Amino acid sequence: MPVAAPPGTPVTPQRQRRKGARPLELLDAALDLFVEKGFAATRAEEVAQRAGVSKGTLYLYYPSKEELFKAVILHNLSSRIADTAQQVKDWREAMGPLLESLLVRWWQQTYASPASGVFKIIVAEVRNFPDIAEYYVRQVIEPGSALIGSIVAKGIESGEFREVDIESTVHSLVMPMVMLCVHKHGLAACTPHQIDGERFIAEHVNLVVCGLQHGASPRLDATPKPPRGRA
Amino acid sequence: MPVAAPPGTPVTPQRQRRKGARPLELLDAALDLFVEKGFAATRAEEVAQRAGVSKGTLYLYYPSKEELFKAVILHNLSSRIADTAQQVKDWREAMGPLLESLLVRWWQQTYASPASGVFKIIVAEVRNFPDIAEYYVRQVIEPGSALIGSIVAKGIESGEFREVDIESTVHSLVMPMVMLCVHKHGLAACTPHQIDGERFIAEHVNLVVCGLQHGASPRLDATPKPPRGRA
Amino acid sequence: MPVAAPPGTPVTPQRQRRKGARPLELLDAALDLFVEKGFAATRAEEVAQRAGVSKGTLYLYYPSKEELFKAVILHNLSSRIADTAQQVKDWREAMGPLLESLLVRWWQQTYASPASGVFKIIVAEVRNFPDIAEYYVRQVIEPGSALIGSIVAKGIESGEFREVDIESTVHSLVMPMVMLCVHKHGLAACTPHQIDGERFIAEHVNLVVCGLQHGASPRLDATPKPPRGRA
Amino acid sequence: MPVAAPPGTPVTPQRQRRKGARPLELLDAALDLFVEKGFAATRAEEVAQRAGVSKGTLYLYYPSKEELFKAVILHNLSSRIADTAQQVKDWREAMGPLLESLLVRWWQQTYASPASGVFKIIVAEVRNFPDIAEYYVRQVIEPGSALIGSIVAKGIESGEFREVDIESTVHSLVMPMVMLCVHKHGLAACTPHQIDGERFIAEHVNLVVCGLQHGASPRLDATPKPPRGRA
DNA sequence: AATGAATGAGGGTTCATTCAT
DNA sequence: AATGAATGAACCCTCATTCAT
Repeated sequence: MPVAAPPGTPVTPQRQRRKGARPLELLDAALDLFVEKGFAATRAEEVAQRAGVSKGTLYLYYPSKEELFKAVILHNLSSRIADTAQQVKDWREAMGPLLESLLVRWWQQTYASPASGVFKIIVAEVRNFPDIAEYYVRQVIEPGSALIGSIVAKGIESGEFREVDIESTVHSLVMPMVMLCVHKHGLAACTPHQIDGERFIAEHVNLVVCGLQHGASPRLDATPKPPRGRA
Repeated sequence: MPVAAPPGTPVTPQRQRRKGARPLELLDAALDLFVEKGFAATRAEEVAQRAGVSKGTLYLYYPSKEELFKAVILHNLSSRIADTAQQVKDWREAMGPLLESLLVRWWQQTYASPASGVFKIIVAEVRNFPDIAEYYVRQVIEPGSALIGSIVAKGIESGEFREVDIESTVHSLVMPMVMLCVHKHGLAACTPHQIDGERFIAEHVNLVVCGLQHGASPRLDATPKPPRGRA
Repeated sequence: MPVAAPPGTPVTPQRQRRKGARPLELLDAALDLFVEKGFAATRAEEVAQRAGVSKGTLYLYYPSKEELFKAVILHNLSSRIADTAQQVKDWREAMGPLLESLLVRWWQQTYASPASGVFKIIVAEVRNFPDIAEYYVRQVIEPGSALIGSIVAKGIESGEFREVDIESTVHSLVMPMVMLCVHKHGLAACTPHQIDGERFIAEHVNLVVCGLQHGASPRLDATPKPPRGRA
Repeated sequence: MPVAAPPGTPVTPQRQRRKGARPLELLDAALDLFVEKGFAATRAEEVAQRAGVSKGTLYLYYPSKEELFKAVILHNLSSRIADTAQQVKDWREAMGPLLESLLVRWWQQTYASPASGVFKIIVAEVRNFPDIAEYYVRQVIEPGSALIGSIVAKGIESGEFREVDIESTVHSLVMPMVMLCVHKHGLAACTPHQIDGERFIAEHVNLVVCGLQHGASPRLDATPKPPRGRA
């Protein structure tokens, strides 16, 4: 099909337009496929096809499937944590609404975008790519936890929140969100059994923030007794 | 498992003893490896080796790698939900402690066992095995949600809990637990960045159950305004 | 299943009965399967199963699949050629009827029996078993051809037959018979398109014997001209 | 076929030139090997090697060994029967010479070419490939028999031939030819015991056509009595 | 003598990667 | 820069053969 153009013929606009975009198109195609099928089960040629190029072209931009994989993750983990940290520092009002606002908005943006898929990828593949693990912890988990944790800490300091364990609380807040991203690209993708994410997250954050308030009776014993027989 | 016998030990009992145990040993080995590396990246021979047998023996018990995979998942998904449901029915006291007790104990048992790995497997591989998805929804998610949901519903009926959304609350309670299982076999396995699961879950369940109590001030608006600029 | 009988218990009659028959039962089963599927595509275990024994037992009697194969062929090629040769020597009447009688009877006996399958096996497998080829030529083809050839020669000598080429005539007589055996275990086994072997052979032998008679006009030129254009 | 190029020869034209020829080269290599060793005993890599390519390349053109096999048979079964049928229709002279001419020429062409091997393949493998059987019956046997049969029928109508059974006569004519093809790729390939095919076929056809003539005395009884004792 | 669990070499097939065009 | 034919290492699976029972 591709006929050799006579020398001097101007490059077709399509090709021109795409030139710079190629690497990103490959990244997008790869993200979709790695999320859907996993790294090992995704063939390099599939990625190329979905990006509309040939197998060889893929290797023009990425030296190996593994490098492509790392590029996909890194590209989709660019975080706006630093920005947000500044805003938090300047906030002078109650921490509860700030928490709710921050988390719900972060989640809304993330969940809708294809980048939500990286959480599934990371869950599925980190153990085969330890350097990805390190990068992810350093660049995402640690600053993110520090950010949320600092809000909770301020709330406790100011007397707005009960004296809960900060790390646990951060996890309580964040884990369902990440899990929902993971779920979106896992079970939710192959069963009609859906979750109303929008509502769930609002409810969840509210529930947890409520649990942080003084009004709620804190538990009486850390390890509750079993109802009766073995649970 | 197979400990080298001291020199001079007669070799006889091996084969007999093994005969019945082989399928389960293979299942265990396969679970470990599928959790660690994913289905596609695990070689059938590795599974056999880890179970202490040769490649061919694996195929004596499972007709293909894929059937082995399904057997692994199904075997580790046998849940004790039915047992628990009966205990719940008989419970006459407050729902809060019941919830805490049930969830914490379920999680303690699950998290510690290798079966916790199936959650990671399911997250990573369901989309390549839609029939597994269906089975998981039908046999695990639906009955599990119904069970927890019924407790929350009773708590609301009896006036013990606020009138929260039941489905969301179930997810709020359960997702961090599942996520912790997933985390254990994902990031946690390749980074020193650890979570104290024991404490976290106790705190988490307590936090959410607190959030269910009437004392906690319910949120004033469903979609909280952002602090300032974009989050 | 096989429970160890108490010492002194008489062997069960079934086992007794079979004892000596085992090797032959295996040979029969193997013949069927080699004919049906070919040597390479037949599994040793299938042979054992069809003979009603286990895989291991097969190797008790034949040291390898290849030896079993050779045994099958040799066992089914036992020829009565020597006997027949004597009868021919004593025959004093016309050769035509002798030919017809001999061939038709040989064919009737051979075609009906499972031994007809060896022709198919030999056709299909000789090139992988050159020693089989040598044996077959020496034990079957050469004496058989000599036998039939001697009858034709006598017929020519006595003036009963035209002076045809003896070797060619032998082939003309025999090949359709062998081909019919091959056909029976090849095409005929997997299509409704049947041949009435009984009648065909009678007609064929008669046709050829007729062709040997002086009455028939011998051909005028050895290489006949084509009808018109290229055939 | 691929001759080593003299040193210094540019390597360029290879790939281009090959592109189109590959499938046929593979088909030829496969024919040789399937004829020689049988389908099951031929390794895919051998076929590739004989065609001068690597194992992977084979799978570029044929999706599996079995598909390659079918392609080999179908490719070599394209017959010129239709052409010949027209020539027969126009023939106005005696049927005997037409028969001789047609058969001898068909056989000369077929026997010499590698395509003669398909008869051996079909004999050896049809039972494992029933759809090949059906195709072979429909495309080769039926039209071929119809063609030869029509000539015999005309000969009988015109009084040139005796009133023989048409189907049997067709088989008598054709079977030795097919058998000779089978023989060429079977026994003849691994023993010095050769047949002079050229002469044999000429003799055979003449013998049978002679047998069709009125001059020859038809047989007196269909099932001739045995000479003496058992044959 | 008989069994069938176990083995591991062998062969079909896939796919990441290369490279001539 | 782009292609896709070609390669061959790697992997799934089969099956002839062995051997403890």
